[in-house]
Amino acid sequence: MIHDNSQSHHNHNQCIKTALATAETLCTEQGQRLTKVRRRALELIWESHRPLGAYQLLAKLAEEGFNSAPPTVYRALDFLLNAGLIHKVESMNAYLGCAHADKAHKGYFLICDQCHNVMEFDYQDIHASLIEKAAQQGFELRSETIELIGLCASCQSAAASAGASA
Amino acid sequence: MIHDNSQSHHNHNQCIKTALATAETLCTEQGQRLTKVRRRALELIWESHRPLGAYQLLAKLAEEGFNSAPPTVYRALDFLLNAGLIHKVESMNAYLGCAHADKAHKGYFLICDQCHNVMEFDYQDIHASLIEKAAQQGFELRSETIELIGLCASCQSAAASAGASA
DNA sequence: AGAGTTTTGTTATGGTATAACAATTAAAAC
DNA sequence: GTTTTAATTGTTATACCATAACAAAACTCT
Ligand SMILES: [Zn+2]
Ligand SMILES: [Zn+2]
Ligand SMILES: [Zn+2]
Ligand SMILES: [Zn+2]
Repeated sequence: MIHDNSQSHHNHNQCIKTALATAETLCTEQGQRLTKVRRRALELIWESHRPLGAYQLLAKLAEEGFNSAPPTVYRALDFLLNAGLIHKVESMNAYLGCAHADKAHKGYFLICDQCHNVMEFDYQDIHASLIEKAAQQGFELRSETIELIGLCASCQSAAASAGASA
Repeated sequence: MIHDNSQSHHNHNQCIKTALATAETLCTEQGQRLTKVRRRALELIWESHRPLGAYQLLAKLAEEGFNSAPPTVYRALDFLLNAGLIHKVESMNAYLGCAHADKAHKGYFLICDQCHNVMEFDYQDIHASLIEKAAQQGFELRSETIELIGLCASCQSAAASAGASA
């Protein structure tokens, strides 16, 4: 596992702080500009481990005085996606901060359909199997969308105790 | 591999014919009604191995005299999805016929980003790894979105010969 | 035929994303 | 440090994806 976002009792301020620091470093190294709106978008996405929709993000930015037209948010998202600082969760049309942006990778996600928290998981072995699978069909793999939907541990226990008391 | 949709030289009429026959059988068995618009939607989706967008499908249906409001097509799509006769490709917001609708499964896809053909591949071993991975996080898996993007064999050779001649 | 159920028609609206071009701001060149 | 150039942001408009809500029609079962 790459990043423990157990969602219940972790120091989430630390998540944000680390992510922002990494973003700074990466952008500086690569001569990319982490402008105000881009930085703030990243912070807002990192406010939780729930993926954030583009228009939700746009609303938050607008509240803070940023321009409120869609291109504002989609440009920021494009930048952050290209920089590897966030991922798009395709099955939710929403965006999630990446906790290990320093390593090039595609996000592999566990999505809880109860609490909507999403955690990213490590995948080297699955990645290898997928490349092989694809190669068997003569297919040259470039990118992956791996999204697993289900119940996270804490929602399972919540459901269990609710069931017991009912 | 479950279904060879090599896209270049296979008998695609056979694909459609088989898919429609399977659809008939399944619907009859389960007391589901494959109405005109549902059947025609399925045929139109099966016209190629490229996923079809809801509004593309709607336009085709409208040309043929079906009602042209969005609910028409989304209802047909819902029916076909629930019946397991088609899959949704999340990363494309588009719909694809399933060639083995008789077995309950989630679609695992290889998507060519050159020609946009999509083929479904078998996944039992990957599926098992994913369940295990999820379980390691205390996660109970319910559903999966697995979409691999890259270059199919024929687009690779096309690119290779183009490169050689240039 | 009548009652109940499923399917379809219709209108309206909400949510996601991009095109195109102008204005501004930051960086690079001189 | 002013000019030139490139990157970013502002603005308007539009395209594409999907669902809510309620009315009408068609089918099923008795
Ligand atoms: Zn956190
Ligand atoms: Zn990541
Ligand atoms: Zn075919
Ligand atoms: Zn399938």
